[in-house]
Amino acid sequence: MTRVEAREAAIAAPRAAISQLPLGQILDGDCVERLRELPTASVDLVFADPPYNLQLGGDLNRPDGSQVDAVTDDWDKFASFRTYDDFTTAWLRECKRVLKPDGALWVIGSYHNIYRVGAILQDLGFWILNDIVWRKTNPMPNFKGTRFTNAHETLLWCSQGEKAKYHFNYRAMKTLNDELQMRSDWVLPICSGGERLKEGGTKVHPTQKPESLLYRVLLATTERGDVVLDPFFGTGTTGAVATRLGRDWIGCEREAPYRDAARKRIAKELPLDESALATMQSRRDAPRVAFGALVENGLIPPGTQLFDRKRRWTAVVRADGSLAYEKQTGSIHGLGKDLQGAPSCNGWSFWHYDKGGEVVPIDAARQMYLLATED
Amino acid sequence: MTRVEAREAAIAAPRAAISQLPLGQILDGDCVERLRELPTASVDLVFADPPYNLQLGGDLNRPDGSQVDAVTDDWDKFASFRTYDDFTTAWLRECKRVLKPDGALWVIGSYHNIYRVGAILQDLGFWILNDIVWRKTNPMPNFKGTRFTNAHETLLWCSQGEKAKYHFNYRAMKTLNDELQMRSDWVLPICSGGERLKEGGTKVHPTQKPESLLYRVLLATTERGDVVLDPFFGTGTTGAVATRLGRDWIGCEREAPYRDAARKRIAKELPLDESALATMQSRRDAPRVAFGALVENGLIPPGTQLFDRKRRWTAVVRADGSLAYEKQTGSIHGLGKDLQGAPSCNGWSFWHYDKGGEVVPIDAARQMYLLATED
DNA sequence: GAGAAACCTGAATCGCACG
DNA sequence: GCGTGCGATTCAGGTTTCT
Repeated sequence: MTRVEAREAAIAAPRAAISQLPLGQILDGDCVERLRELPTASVDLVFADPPYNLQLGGDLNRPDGSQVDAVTDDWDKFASFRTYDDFTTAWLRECKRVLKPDGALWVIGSYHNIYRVGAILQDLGFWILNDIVWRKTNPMPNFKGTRFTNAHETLLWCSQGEKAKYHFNYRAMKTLNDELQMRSDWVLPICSGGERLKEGGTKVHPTQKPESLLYRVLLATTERGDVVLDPFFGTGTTGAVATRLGRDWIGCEREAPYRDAARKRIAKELPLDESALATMQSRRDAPRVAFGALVENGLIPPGTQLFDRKRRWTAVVRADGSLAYEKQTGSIHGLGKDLQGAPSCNGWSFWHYDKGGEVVPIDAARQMYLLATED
Repeated sequence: MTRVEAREAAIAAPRAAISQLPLGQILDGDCVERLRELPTASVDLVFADPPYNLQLGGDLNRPDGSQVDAVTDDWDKFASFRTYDDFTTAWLRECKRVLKPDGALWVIGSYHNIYRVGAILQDLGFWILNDIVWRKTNPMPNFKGTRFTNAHETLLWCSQGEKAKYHFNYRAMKTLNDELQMRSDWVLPICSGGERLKEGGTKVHPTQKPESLLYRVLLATTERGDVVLDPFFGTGTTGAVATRLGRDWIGCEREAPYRDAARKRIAKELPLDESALATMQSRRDAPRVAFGALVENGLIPPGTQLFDRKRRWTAVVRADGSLAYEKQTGSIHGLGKDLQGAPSCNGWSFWHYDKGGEVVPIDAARQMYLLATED
């Protein structure tokens, strides 16, 4: 069963395992405490937008809830980095426990905190897959002209470890980016206009993230039915986009006004249609077809001549689906590899045949076979 | 006396203090040991391009079967994060000592190492002023389709501490960026073509940085006569650009072949003219270079055809400095934006023209204009 | 000789199921 | 846990070769 099939089965079947999870709920209180109550290896993705820094305000508390003092001298500065590091270590450690072995973590931050977060998550065993730069189209200018305009934020995307599996919807990202590989720099506007939640004319949350950012994150690294955990839920951008994309979610948020705003907001969200949610699937996830099946089936009968694009070699198809070129024989992949002296070869794109006067890769026959045999 | 005046006085006067410095020399050996021999508080800027600790696995082949020439040098191998952190702490600590109180530090890295470097330099008391993203126009793709294309590197710019002074040529940056504040994301190509040092067809150094990157760093954060220290000198990009811009430099490099290549390279560099360097000073009254000025000047006469790099659109320059493409008209920025359907467009780099058979961005004409019109 | 096409390469943490 | 074998996978820019 491929991962995609497993996920589809999980969607259809009664969810015994995840039924214990508080899906679609915003947990109240300190996120480290709330995370401790969640089962180990139970969520597919964590998206975290933690407090950015100690210097910027009194919204940072120590893990025990006490307030961090304002910092002035060097000793306090060290102490405050230490405090921030302790806090970061605590919530990252719980996230790592709650994540499935093939789950992934996203964290967003700015230069104030992201270097501390990055070093700590590496120390905890997370493996950085990419750092992503969110390049803002409309950043706040530097009014005093003292530095470069701070025009980006950074996201870290990590697996559970160096050897851990993870999920990446390569084809969906490439399709989204006009058939070029999606790069590590994403150009997106900040959250403003109608999307920005306001209460009596003032913004509800100081750092509300744009939905487009979460959209790309969730589309790239989750499947339908996956469970997304956001330990710093705020006004629920993660929950809103997850709902729209047919993903389940769990949030943690200490502040009641944020929770209220998030609940109201998410209540308005409807999942997209079945058809709209379908994404370009990777060829890696497509069912495998043995070349021999095409031979048996008569799509490429024994005796057919196959050749590479430049017609350097012409091989003959044998009854068992193997190829023969002079004294050499092998599978479509193996013979292609040997003839080229290459480290590997995809026979489906390497070998061609004459299909009514037109030269096409044998992959075309595979596609026809797939269309004919799909249920 | 302003800082600039003080520096100019220092240039004119016998340099008692800095005469002890090995200016224009490449020190041989371990950079931490060599840095220990330099006087405290003696250099204005450190630019450091340390080993990235890439931790690469086996061989990597492109889809066409060719092999990627990876960074396998011993100098990039570290036993563990701990070892790398110790190394990083040692060289950063010496750099901090050698830097003047109002000096600044730049470090470049990738996600493999930059989070460790960033956390350590904060722990040492450095104060991050900006993190800068170098967005590569031509990065290496992700050949296996397993992640996002790793299309950027990160630079950290730091002062000696939270309250420390530092130097920033705000006007020069704004002028260079078409009268918009220079942002924290810099779009520059990688080092290739004629700029890339080669010996017998193979590259001399696996990670040579583009001169445009150092040009911007030095222009933004140093003045003429400043001393720039590069503890990982490599093939001397820092020394070459510093020489051109009339800055002094000191390098450290362990590998003899890199030192030799750097000496040869820098020997060819000449400082720019007095007058050319003068334009790079901060000038409150720096005139905006309107595209129209180039038109009336004759550098790009009315009727000239401008096109984007891929020649998807060809527009005509009108007498007032606006562009016309079919029925659409606008400024170089506005029309470029509209045609691409993009949120913004830097017309200076988007539009090209034929300059005696060579296709160059119109920004080249702006540079010529700046040289020609300075006083 | 000019234009087109092929070729080469860059700081890269680059697969996965099955036996 | 590890070896084996199927078979998926690239963008921009500069340089060389071919027509």
